[in-house]
Amino acid sequence: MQPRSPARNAARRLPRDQRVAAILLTARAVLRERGSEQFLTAEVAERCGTSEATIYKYFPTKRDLLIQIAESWFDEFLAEDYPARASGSIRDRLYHAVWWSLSSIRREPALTRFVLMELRADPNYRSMRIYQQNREVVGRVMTVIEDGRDKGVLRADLSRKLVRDMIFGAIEHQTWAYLRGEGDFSVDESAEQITEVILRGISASAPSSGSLSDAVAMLEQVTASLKKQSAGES
Amino acid sequence: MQPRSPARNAARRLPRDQRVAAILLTARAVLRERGSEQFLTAEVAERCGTSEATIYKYFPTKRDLLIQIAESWFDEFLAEDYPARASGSIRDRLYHAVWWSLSSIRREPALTRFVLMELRADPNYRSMRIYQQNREVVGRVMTVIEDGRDKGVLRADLSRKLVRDMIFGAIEHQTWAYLRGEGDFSVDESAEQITEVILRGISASAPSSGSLSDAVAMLEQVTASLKKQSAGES
Amino acid sequence: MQPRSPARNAARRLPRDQRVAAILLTARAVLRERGSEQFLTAEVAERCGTSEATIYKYFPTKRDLLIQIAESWFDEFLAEDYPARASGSIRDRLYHAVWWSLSSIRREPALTRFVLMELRADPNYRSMRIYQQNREVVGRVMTVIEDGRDKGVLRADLSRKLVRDMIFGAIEHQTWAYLRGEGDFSVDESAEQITEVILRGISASAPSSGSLSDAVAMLEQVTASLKKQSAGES
Amino acid sequence: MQPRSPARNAARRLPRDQRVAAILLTARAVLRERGSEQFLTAEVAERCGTSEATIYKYFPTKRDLLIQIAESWFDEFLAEDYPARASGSIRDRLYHAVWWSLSSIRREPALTRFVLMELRADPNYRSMRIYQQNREVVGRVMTVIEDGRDKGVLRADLSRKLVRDMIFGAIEHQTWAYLRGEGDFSVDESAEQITEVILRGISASAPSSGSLSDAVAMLEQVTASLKKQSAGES
DNA sequence: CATGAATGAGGATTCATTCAT
DNA sequence: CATGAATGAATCCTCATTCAT
Repeated sequence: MQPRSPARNAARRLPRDQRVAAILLTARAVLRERGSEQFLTAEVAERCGTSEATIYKYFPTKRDLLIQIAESWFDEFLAEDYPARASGSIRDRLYHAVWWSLSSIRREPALTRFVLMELRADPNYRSMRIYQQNREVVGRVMTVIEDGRDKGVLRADLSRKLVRDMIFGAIEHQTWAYLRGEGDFSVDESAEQITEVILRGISASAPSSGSLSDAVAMLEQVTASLKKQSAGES
Repeated sequence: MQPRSPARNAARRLPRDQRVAAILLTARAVLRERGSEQFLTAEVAERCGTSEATIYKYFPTKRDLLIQIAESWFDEFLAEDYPARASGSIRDRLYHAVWWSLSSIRREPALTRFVLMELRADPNYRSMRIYQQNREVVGRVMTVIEDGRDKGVLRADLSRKLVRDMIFGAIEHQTWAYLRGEGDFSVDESAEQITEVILRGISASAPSSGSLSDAVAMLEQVTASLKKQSAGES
Repeated sequence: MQPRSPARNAARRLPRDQRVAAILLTARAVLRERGSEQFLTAEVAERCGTSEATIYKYFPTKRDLLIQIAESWFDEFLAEDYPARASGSIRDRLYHAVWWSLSSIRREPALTRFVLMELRADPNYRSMRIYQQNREVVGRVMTVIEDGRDKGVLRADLSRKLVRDMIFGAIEHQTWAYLRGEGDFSVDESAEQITEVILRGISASAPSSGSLSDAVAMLEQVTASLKKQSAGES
Repeated sequence: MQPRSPARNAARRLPRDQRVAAILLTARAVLRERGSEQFLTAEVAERCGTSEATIYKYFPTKRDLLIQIAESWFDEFLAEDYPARASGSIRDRLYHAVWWSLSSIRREPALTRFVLMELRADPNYRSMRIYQQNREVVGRVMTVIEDGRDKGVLRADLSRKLVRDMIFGAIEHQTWAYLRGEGDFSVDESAEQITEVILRGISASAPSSGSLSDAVAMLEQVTASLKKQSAGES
């Protein structure tokens, strides 16, 4: 009997795309705040100002919604400018790629965790779009490593997988800690240090000038003199 | 009226400790196989040959049970002989500590995952026994790092936290992949490579010939000659 | 702004009758394939290329739509030529009527099932058009029976209802089995056998004591006397 | 705080078997009154004085419950004394078997309908216990037919399947009509008439020689002569 | 005439937890 | 000590139907 205010109606009736976007946005927030396990369609509906039925009109399944949240987010930050430098020192390029991964992930730690810890376990993960998206992210870092190997600047005697696990293990470990509220961290600094450890390790022997080659050069000198010395003695 | 066989009774009526142990053991298997999300008290009861009510007699809450599972497991492997070498090269000691963490975790990836990804997020985590237990594990590795720093063998310009995150990030990343069934990995090799990267990084050693072994070979010669020399001088 | 192709428009905007017909046709297919329980208005709309709202424009209720599907189908096959033979032997006419029912029903077993098992249970069934239509179908068979009775060729000591139930019970039973995919059946043969059993039963021979044989005996006597009589007269 | 009356408690806590029986009984009533489609677990729970959860404790699925209702009912009446007479005339034995089927089915038309129209359509029907139970029922009738054939008392030129379909088609048709409230019927009479039609058909004559056409031919002759005669008399 | 958008009212199933015996 | 019985409170998902445009 009582006609609803047009304003209310205007808010209620949205074109498909906007509604989908609105749901996705709200759902992303819910996923961020609750995690996938406590993610309730009812809460999304309420916070979104719609009914659960409407959500199910656009997303066949709760899981599908979750996946699309992740995908849309990956879409977003994969679409951001990523000035993939093909030139510059390996160190610069690696730092840059690590920095970018770290900062992307840090922006949505909960979503990332969902993708990396739950979706990745899905039997169908490999056939999801998110799989390709994730490959893209990892690829940006690994391309640098690959290049370095090709140029002989990086060692090729360590398994790529291990190197990858160390870099992303570190990135994720940092992020989860942040997610757990164990304190913030500086993306710059973290990327810097990860790069450093990956490239140079933490041994103190690294000589002032920089690379290992210096040390080797010294060693060669020492060895040579010792040889001479011992030759003269005999 | 019909007396049950004593054997049956014996199995049914257990002293508190044995019952608790039995439940814990079964529950651990369930947690391992199902993960904490699919962990059902009903399944534990059934596989354990008791009733859910009995479980609730000893464990006030499903969560408490889960926590105790984790704690009892940590107890177990923390109790194992860990020949914490205070001597030996930093490399050896670090390798040893990493190897030990990796192999412990790999033995029960699902339990570890539960501890590291779920319990760690609990607001009360810091006041749980498992927190101390986990610190102990991490400590075994970090002690080596600390020592190295003290002796000036390791760089002190990188944040301890970062180093810790890289080591355990790598360890966990490896383990999760294994847990997801993405293929097994060699604990030895993995520990070796993690140690290597952490200590030396992945920059090419730049010795003309190439591999690090060359440098090592040279070093050995030098060392040997020097020993002879000093022996001769005395 | 962008004008749609006229063809598209033509397809979209249909005169009432055509739209109704289109919906009815599609809906019939859906009813056939899914059964009334799995009959979804959404599927009809989609397969029909319209919206559910349009369907509700023409059919106040899902049930109304279902009813009209049934009615339109009955209309169709009741409109087919049915050469109701008023002459010929009762056997021929009965066979013919049974054959016709059987083949009509077999053409749309799912629709028939809906009518006979679900609509028939509706409290308002008797006031539906489909009720009259169904009576027509049954009537075509029962007319033959009635005729046979009138002519004294068929026994009148068995309840009409029972005879009707046997004939249509057999027809429907055959059809449901077919609908369940329990194998096809020959309409010809089935009609033949139903006719046979209805008319003659399955006894191998008319027993002496039985009533029929008495009648036959009498008939033979009568015939004989008449023959004599007529022979004597000529 | 307020202790519940023991009476209430006594009613609430039942041994497993009794609870299962109670649920089954209530559920049977609900199935009878509502049909399987409107069968709500909630209604069963309420009328049974328990919760839905309790029902699901004993019956894994709504469908399982439905199936068990049917099975337990079949069990019941298959357990009743069925004096399967191996002697006596075929007519007596057939009448007896038909009568028994008819009266069993008539006692629970809704349940029967569920079994015969819905379960029978289930892909797994053949592997259900109810399938065997139903075979038993049908078998009791078909055994008589088979016997009659063996003894040469019944024709063997008609397909068994057809005969079966006619008998049970008739039985079911009668029963559905009754279920729809189209009026009661006398089991005795119905069984009598079904037996009669099946055995002897509805033709008014069955001449010793064989086919009905002979009798018809004679009748036509008689009729013709009489017509002539009456014409000649006028 | 046509429909995109929206939803109310379910409805089956799950599971940790309680408690009388 | 042990447990059989019971359930409250969710939670995902469905679908016929309405209505503003």
